[in-house]
Amino acid sequence: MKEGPDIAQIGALIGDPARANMLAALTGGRALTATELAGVGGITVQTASTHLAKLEAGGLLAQRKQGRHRYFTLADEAVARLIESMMGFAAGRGHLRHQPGPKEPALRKARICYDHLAGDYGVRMLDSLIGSGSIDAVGDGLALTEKGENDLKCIGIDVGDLRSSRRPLCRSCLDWSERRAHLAGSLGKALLSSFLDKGWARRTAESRSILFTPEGDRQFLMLFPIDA
Amino acid sequence: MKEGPDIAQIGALIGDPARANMLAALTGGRALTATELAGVGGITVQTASTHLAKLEAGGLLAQRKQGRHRYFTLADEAVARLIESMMGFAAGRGHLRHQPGPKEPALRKARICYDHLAGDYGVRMLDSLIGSGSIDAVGDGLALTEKGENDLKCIGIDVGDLRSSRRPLCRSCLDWSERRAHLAGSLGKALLSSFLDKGWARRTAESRSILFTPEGDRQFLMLFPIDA
DNA sequence: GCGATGCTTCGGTTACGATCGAAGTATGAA
DNA sequence: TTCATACTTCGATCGTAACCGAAGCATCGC
Repeated sequence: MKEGPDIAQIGALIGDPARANMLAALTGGRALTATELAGVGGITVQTASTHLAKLEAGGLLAQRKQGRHRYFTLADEAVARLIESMMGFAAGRGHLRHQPGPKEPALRKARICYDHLAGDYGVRMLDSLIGSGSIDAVGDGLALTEKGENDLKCIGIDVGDLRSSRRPLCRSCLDWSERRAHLAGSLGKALLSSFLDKGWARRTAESRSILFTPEGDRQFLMLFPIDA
Repeated sequence: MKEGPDIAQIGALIGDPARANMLAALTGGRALTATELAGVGGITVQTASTHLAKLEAGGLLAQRKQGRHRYFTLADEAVARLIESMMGFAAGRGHLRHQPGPKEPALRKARICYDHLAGDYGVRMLDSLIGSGSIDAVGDGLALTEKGENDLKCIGIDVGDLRSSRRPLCRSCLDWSERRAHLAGSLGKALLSSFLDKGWARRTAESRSILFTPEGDRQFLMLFPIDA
């Protein structure tokens, strides 16, 4: 009774805790070396090496050699979406590994999800964009309006450039901490990039969390208000 | 570096071939007994029993006792979506278990996906609904139009009833065989139900495929034309 | 050239989980 | 009551894969 694609293979790949941790870390979008990934997996480099080879053979990871380093990333956005959707699912089931460490609050406030903003701030941004009529939410999909295109131009984002890529402009991505949608797609990426470029926020070295400066925080909240 | 929900646990649950086969079979929407599931998993009932217990403990399955039988179903639609999305992902990676058995063509033509129509016919139906202006595709989301609501009433589907449920009306679901979207959500369910009620098609006993009668086939193709 | 660093491969150990036979429990049928 | 069916639990076996120490490559800096 074997029908359809082989789900067990990728399930097994994700099913190992060390590998799952590595994949989750790579959802941060940043390319990591084998040694760094061994750290997040809590294992030695030898073991990590075999895990990484398996993940690559399974099509989940891509690597690029640079000098004596090997940088690993998720193979493409589809992998990131799969991981995030599994996180969303797991969070809904209460399969949490409650580890209320100090980083948790920062993660919930703002973090990177592959290449766009997630967490409370990510959800707030999308809500605000929808509230102001910049984005239409139809069904479970998102579409940029003309007004939205103009507004974005004012803050230095040229949507025309983004459209030329094959990647969808707007995509909703389920946030595992907030359990609501935030904005992904090339527009989501562009927005986060602009915040970083402007110096409103910066990425942290070891975590997926994004730290806003006091000034950046102010600007962000002003730019994306929520009607109470 | 443990952050976020525990993805490894559900990955491991899906990662066993026997369990994956059972889950895939249950994506057919039909409740199956432990013995039947042992069959699809290719294992004895004892082994199946422990697998099923694990899946239930993990929140993926629900069971209901009926006499001396135990009927298992997926816990809810979220599980079905997770499985289907993993299938779509796996299909995209070429992780196919090529088993070109006789049932394959029937499965590709029309099959059930949790509770709605998938396969070539499922994709065709959505394409046709979009083409005729009954459904708006915005971004990656779907929305029923007024015209669509009227058209559906003509074939005996009252959208008002469907709206009352908390479940989304339209949802797009990636089809692993066609690699394109088909219609899920309560509307997708209602449409398939109506085909079955009308006697246009029937479900098969052992497989997920849906068999159209010659007359049903004619009616279906007429109702959902494709502009070439 | 040399040593240091980053990573992979090899070999051997270990532990976990998938598996099934056999026995035990529950429900239904006769 | 007795037997049959559907399923679970127990116990034991077995295979696989995760793991790490040690050794082997490759690349960099000097």
